[in-house]
Amino acid sequence: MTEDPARAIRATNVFAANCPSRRVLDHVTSKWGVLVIVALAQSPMRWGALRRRIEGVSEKMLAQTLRTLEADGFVLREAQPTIPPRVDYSLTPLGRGLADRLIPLVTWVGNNADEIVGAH
Amino acid sequence: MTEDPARAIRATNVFAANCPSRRVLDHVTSKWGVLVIVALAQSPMRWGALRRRIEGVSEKMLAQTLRTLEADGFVLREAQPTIPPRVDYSLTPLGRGLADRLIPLVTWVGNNADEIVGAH
DNA sequence: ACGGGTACTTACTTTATAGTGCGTACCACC
DNA sequence: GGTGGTACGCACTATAAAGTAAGTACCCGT
Repeated sequence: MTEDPARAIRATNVFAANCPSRRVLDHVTSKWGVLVIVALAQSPMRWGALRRRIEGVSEKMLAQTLRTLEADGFVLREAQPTIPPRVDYSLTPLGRGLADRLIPLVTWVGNNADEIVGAH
Repeated sequence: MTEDPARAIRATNVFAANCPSRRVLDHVTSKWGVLVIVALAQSPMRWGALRRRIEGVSEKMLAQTLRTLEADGFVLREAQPTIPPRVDYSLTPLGRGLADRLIPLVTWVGNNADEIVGAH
């Protein structure tokens, strides 16, 4: 599991148009996808908690994002057949691997956002 | 410049709707933005080289992405007033900081893309 | 005089993404 | 028996992003 940048990037070429990594990258870096992954990295959450945590997300977008991330194998969905319904979301091991790379990025953006926006 | 995930994320809240980090995150994780940053991290490049490197990008999208990244202070644009025109693009120190967080992510996606797509 | 190279811009069209509002199922509580 | 809570699905509309195609400017070599 070596991750030397130069070598690894050459191994599966993200720059190639038809490389599957392109599609995955789009899912991973989608507007709400990033926030969902980071939120679930902090702790597993129910639907409603996610909705409240991620300000501004509509129900439709949250559902859609969760379905995509579940299909990609990043998120685990566990529905309890109780009334009222209760659905728990958490990260899979794969999702945790992704979160490990996403959190430094989001953290960095958070720390530097003021400087960046101020540049305009 | 501590980067303990839990603390740092709480410091500037990406989950807040009106936080400037939201806009920056959108630029940073845009479809072509990621590829431009990673490409320039490997070496500074001219317009034409970038266009050839990043397969599938249209001239319009490349120009637009570069303008956004330049405005955000990630990319430096140096135009030589020669004929034919020659424009060199490179990362600023800020851009290099971003690339340091982006490359592990892209590398990881590249290494795991097959597994992820295979999951469907 | 014509074609080629470079780095774009602009106008137009298509596609993707996102928002809005309404419906559903079931039960518990008042 | 009406209201509220949970976790959605669906249809429709609006907006934003992206693709397509063509045009521009300048000079150089043939």
